[in-house]
Amino acid sequence: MVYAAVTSRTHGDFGLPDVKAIDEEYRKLLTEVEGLKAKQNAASKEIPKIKKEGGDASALLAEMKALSDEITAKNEIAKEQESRLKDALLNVPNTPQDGVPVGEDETANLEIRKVGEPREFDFEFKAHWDVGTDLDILDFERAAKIAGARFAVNKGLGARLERALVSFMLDLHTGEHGYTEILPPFMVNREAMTGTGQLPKFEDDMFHLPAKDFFLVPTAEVPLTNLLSSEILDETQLPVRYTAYTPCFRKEAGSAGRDTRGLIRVHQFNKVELVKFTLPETSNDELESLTAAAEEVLKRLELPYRVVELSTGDLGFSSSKTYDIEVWMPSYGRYVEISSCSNFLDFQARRANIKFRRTGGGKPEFVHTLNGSGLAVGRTVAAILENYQNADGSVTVPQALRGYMGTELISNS
RNA sequence: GGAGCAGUCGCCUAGUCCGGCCGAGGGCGCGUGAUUGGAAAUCACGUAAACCGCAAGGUUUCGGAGGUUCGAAUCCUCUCUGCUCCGCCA
Repeated sequence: MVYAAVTSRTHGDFGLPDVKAIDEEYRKLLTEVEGLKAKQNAASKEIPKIKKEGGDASALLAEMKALSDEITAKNEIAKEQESRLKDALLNVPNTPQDGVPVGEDETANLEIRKVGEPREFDFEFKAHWDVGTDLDILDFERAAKIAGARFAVNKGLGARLERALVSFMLDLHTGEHGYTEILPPFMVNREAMTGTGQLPKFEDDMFHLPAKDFFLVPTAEVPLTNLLSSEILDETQLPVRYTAYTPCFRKEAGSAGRDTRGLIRVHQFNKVELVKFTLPETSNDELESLTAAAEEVLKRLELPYRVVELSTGDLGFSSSKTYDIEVWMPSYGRYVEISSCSNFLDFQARRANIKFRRTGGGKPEFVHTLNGSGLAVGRTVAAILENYQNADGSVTVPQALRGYMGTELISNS
């Protein structure tokens, strides 16, 4: 059943039967090699004894030389098998939880709730790229000059709006939702990328820096989650909540022709991320509160949005359950993703080796990890420019941001 | 970027020159017990993780990866990280 659910996803055939065969073969080899090593270890204890008693160990030494060669040969085969197993395993996606809507793609997603009403305009509204360009707070042409397509330059109150949103979001999550603010590196190594599931499958989606074999972070999820890799936490520490602002860098390789204008799909955008490490038994509740924390940003900005649960076909590679928060975007005439909140169960914890020990003691167990955007800042700017635009081309600053912006209105005058 | 030094069991550290008695000693911390009216102090014992196995047990790990050897914490090579000095630099 589970297998059927997994294979119904768009990730297609990842060869689970193969994995099983490789695994069995590997275990067989491992047992064999370990038996030989046990023999070798025993003999290694005999040799010094014989020598000490003045005996002749040469016969045993010769025997051990042969054994050593055999071990080397068999071990090599076992290692090859192990790396084949690991490669195969790294390409197996997470399993959707029971209750996740089953379907081929986003058309099977389930609307969970809708908050606020899309605004009715009594004038001809503009798309955010026009609002921003006309106010001289966004500049896509000059961005293209210095970088290329799919980049934006923010200017004046446009730059300040981006900064205001970052501060507003971080203040909300640290002050009211109990998250600890982190400012991580914006480049990470291969290991970190593998820990959260971006590698090995999605290397082509990311910017790579060959000089040091680093990757520009596609999301703060990567540095934040891997912050605790290979650690064993105390149960009392859980849940750990981290939030961070980072720019995010994405190649958008497969999206040629889509969302070509504006701030919706760019190579570099700012995002405030929420990450949680939780007990296995509470992770789904924690997903609800994490999603609520992200929604709170939109509520305070008074932007209309809805929450949808992704179907099995739309679910990301590493996730077991995901809520997307979508904000109303007048120029698109529909809701557009502004946050994605996922429960990864122990999928990332296994890859990144993040464990906890229960207070009573016992063996370390894997934590559950979750994350969500809280929120994508560029898209929030787009939503504000569109939803808060006035007939004269100015933009009213949302109440919640006025302290950060130092003004109530963005206008040309 | 150049030169030098260093990375050991939660933390600090012994061991590395002279390979086997070291999966590894000591201290701190922590746990259990003794002592105590209770505590402190003291004493005793215990105190890493992963994998294979029903179990008994076995295997692996002394930053990481290779190599030499019957055998590597210890010798060799590469690499990563930290510190000091020099160069450069916000």
